[in-house]
Amino acid sequence: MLENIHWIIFFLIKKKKYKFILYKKLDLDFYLRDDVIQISKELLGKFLFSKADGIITGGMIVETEAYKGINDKASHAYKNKINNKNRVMYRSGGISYIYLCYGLHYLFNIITNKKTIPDAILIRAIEPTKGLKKIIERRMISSNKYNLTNGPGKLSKALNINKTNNGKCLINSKIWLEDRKITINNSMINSKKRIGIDYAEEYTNKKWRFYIKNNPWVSVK
DNA sequence: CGTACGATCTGCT
DNA sequence: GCAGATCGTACGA
Repeated sequence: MLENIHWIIFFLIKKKKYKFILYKKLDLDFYLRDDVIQISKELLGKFLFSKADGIITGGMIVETEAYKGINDKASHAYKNKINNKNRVMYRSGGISYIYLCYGLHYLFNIITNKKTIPDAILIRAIEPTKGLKKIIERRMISSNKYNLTNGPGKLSKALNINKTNNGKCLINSKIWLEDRKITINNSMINSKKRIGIDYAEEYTNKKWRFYIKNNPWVSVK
């Protein structure tokens, strides 16, 4: 077990007792599977981190959206379209896909499935747990803490995610995911239509947006 | 080359 | 509830 370099060991001192906790970085097998809907649900409760400016920021994923293959009219890869922007979608799973939206916001996606199959998962909201001070500084707001990372553009700004991270491996780069043994079962998940894709015809109403019920950090209830 | 528009967010009415 | 911000890409003349 210890030969697995993805195990990170933390000791916490609390009430004069040592707690021993294992955090496991998500490995390639997690991302390479052929079911982007299932993976989108499993990402709820996982942790997303980025290291920028020498500081780690991140938190628990509470909302995701699945974009499935070449038939999904909401996907950038619809009709097998390929261009400089969406090219990384066709690469092997376990990498980031980050693009500029509305000329202003970087949106962070996780590519899944095998090479040539463009499945992607948009991370729409996290509950921040790490680097909160830095997150507040980057977001420049102090009013409502629930506005810090409750939207795909907001969380990218909070975690300093931008196009320099596009196409990077999620195993050994400056953005990664961890399993911290929080279980989100199906009864705790809401499935709703995706946001901002009213042009997608019969795919508009697919319930491919997933979020943790009653979590205040979700972007749209 | 010009124009349209988007997987969004913010501030103002 | 709505307009404005802002820029890379697509598409048509």
